[in-house]
Amino acid sequence: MTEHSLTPSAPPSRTREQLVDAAERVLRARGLARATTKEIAREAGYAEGTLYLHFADKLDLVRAVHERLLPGFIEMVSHLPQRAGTGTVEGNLTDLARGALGLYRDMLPLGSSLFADPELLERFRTMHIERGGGPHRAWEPVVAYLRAEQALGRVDREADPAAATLLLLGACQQLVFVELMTGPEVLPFRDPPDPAPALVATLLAGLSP
Amino acid sequence: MTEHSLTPSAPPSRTREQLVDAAERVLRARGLARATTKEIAREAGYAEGTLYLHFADKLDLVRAVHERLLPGFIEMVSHLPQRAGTGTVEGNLTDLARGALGLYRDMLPLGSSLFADPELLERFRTMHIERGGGPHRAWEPVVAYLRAEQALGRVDREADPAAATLLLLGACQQLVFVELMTGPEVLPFRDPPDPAPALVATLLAGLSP
Amino acid sequence: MTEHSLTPSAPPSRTREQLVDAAERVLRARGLARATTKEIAREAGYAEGTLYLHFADKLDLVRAVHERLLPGFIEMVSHLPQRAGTGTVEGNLTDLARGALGLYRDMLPLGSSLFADPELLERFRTMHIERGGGPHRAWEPVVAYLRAEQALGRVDREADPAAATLLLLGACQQLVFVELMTGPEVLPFRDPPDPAPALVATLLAGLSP
Amino acid sequence: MTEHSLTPSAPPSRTREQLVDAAERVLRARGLARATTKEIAREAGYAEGTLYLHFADKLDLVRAVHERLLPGFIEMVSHLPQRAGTGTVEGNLTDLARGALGLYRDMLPLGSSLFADPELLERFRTMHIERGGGPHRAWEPVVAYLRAEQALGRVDREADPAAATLLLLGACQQLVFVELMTGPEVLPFRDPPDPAPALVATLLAGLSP
DNA sequence: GATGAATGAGACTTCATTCAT
DNA sequence: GATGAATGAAGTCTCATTCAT
Repeated sequence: MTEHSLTPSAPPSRTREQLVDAAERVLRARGLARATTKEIAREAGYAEGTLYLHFADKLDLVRAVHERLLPGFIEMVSHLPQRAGTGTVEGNLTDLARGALGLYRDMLPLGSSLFADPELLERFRTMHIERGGGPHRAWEPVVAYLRAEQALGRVDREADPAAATLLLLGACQQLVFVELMTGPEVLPFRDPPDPAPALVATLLAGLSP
Repeated sequence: MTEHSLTPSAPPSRTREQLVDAAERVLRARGLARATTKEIAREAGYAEGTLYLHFADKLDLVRAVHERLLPGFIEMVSHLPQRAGTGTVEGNLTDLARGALGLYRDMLPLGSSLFADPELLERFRTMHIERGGGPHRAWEPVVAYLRAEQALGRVDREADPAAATLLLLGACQQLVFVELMTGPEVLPFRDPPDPAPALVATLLAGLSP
Repeated sequence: MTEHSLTPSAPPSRTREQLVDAAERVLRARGLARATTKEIAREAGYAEGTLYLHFADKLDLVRAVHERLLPGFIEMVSHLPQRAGTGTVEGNLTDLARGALGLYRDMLPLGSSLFADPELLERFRTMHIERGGGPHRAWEPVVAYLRAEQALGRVDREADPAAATLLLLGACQQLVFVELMTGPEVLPFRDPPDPAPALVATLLAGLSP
Repeated sequence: MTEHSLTPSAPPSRTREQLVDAAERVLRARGLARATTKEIAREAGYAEGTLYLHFADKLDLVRAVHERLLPGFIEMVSHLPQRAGTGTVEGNLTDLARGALGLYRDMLPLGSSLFADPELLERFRTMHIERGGGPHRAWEPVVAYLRAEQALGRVDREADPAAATLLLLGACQQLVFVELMTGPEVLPFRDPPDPAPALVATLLAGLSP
């Protein structure tokens, strides 16, 4: 059960946590480009200089915010393999899709912001590779779940679990991406408003006649 | 053939185009957060002030870059419906997936950058809604293609074309997202290195036993 | 006559000169440690940002101030060799000493400030070595003058011109150093208040009985 | 024998001495402009706050460093008068010059730094005047030595001891000043590398033919 | 006496934007 | 239309100093 845990990168501290909390709130509210150290410090209830007692610089603080996001992301699906053989495959995958939609709505703006700053992205990438994190970690439990269902005969043994995982999670991510970028008006699956069942049904049945 | 066209938002001009070109190059090279008007102007071969003769402000120029990106994106798939009934469905969708992977690699960094600046994203969103653009426009030709294949009996008539489109394009987008964020080391489908066939095969066959 | 000239390091410009002027005034008034870019810009009548259109950073501006000091320093003694054979040796050297005292009073605070910032001193040293400047350039004309007087028989042909130059100019520099550091109360030669005659007389006569 | 002693300005204490030691090391290594209280405290092995239990502020600590430098400086020459009549005048003065060169190399960077901060220099000056210190105190033993040699007939009774002292020590100081500022490449007396004999010989013989 | 987290004024620097030429 | 020097607000970061423990 500790196979998904990550090694922490800095000693925790009350103040440090409050600063990361505040930074996350400000990043969500203002965006990476408009989040200032001044506002983050004020939001946390500390002086601006305090920020630099706990983080090397602003990027280091932003990195800490992202670092903290990952466990929640991975945990979303970490309990999925245990559900193999319980309920229905369709139900389990629909729950997964709904959870993924919620998480992507929460994290896509923060995660995507990194692309605005290649220098920050590079730090982030280095951290991930060295410390075993990264958004791809969310795939593993889903693949494990599908393999378990294949062993139980509830999923086609010829199917490719990695591809199926990518299809389902990718659909959720893209739906959220478009929703956040263009607005919800343009989305399909607005009536009924829950796209999860249609995605899962299509994935299960396939397109071949 | 004009059903996918967008109305231009400003009269074209040689200088204007050069500035947008330069801005795109600088945005790709430095990222939204580090692209300065000085560098864009220098890259274009004009003085900094010239920029403000053609654009209201920097955000307007960035918006123009993004605006110009969309047609290429939409065009990627605009010829797909004509291929209905030709070749194989598997071959056509594999070509689609390969094209999508290339396009996402090209555009995801630029597109995702918008999340770093909610104000810019808001301008962008307004523009899209008013002018009929947006990344979702890429879905339409794929859905149209699948409907045509359904009519030809080469795709299951019970299948949901919108869901299938989202599954395939979403898988491609997420693959690129993770590749750009974490590096290609973590990706599945590295041997063989082309993920398109496995995604299409899985989508066609479905997961049900 | 151009043998003492230095190559300029940057194209001149009205604004640039005004900024260097202002920087020199502020450095004299506040000292290197308390001279701020804000005050320098205000003193020059420009906005703070303007400073960075003309200089890479604050150190670069300070360097420009020092660079401009050197020619004046060197020029002080550059006409001395022509006086060989005219007037008396004692009179010529006394004039030299008086001029040196004045120049050291002007420049020692600025020059000595460099020792407070090894990084700046290093930039300064590099510049000097590469561009042929440096306080030692003031020695050359004095040595040339003494050699000329030796040729004329008005100075002992066995004397060491370099050593004599160093003795006389060094005495002037130290006198000013102590005056600026401790105050004029502690100086010898306060009655009469001109130390030049005594220094020159002692240098000419020597200590040997 | 107490005529050269200075009254201490604060009660000594083990911690205080350690802080002054550390401050001197950091000032030498980083320069006045870049010596921070944080680094000084760390170098001393104390917390930053401790510094303020022993000194009014940072300038007070720097002042203490300089205050401690003076006795060493004065002591350099304090035993010189006793050597009157022993050895040769030339040998005694050469020893003096060599000692002065070493001391100036050690102290000029620290002493000159004061010119970067007029406020600090003012505190320093006040202290000197009130407490009888200052770099001019080094002159006294040299003048006393020369007077003694005059009484012994080994130095010309018409010579001006104060002027001779200034010539010799000033030459040493200027040599070090130029060496530290511009680098040793520009110095005369590089072959042989010891300038002391030439300076003393010239001072003894004088320039008159 | 010692600590060290916290402070906050202020330093340097950047950069989108303007405007006289 | 084009220029580019000038602007100045705003940003990040530093560091001497304080104070509750």
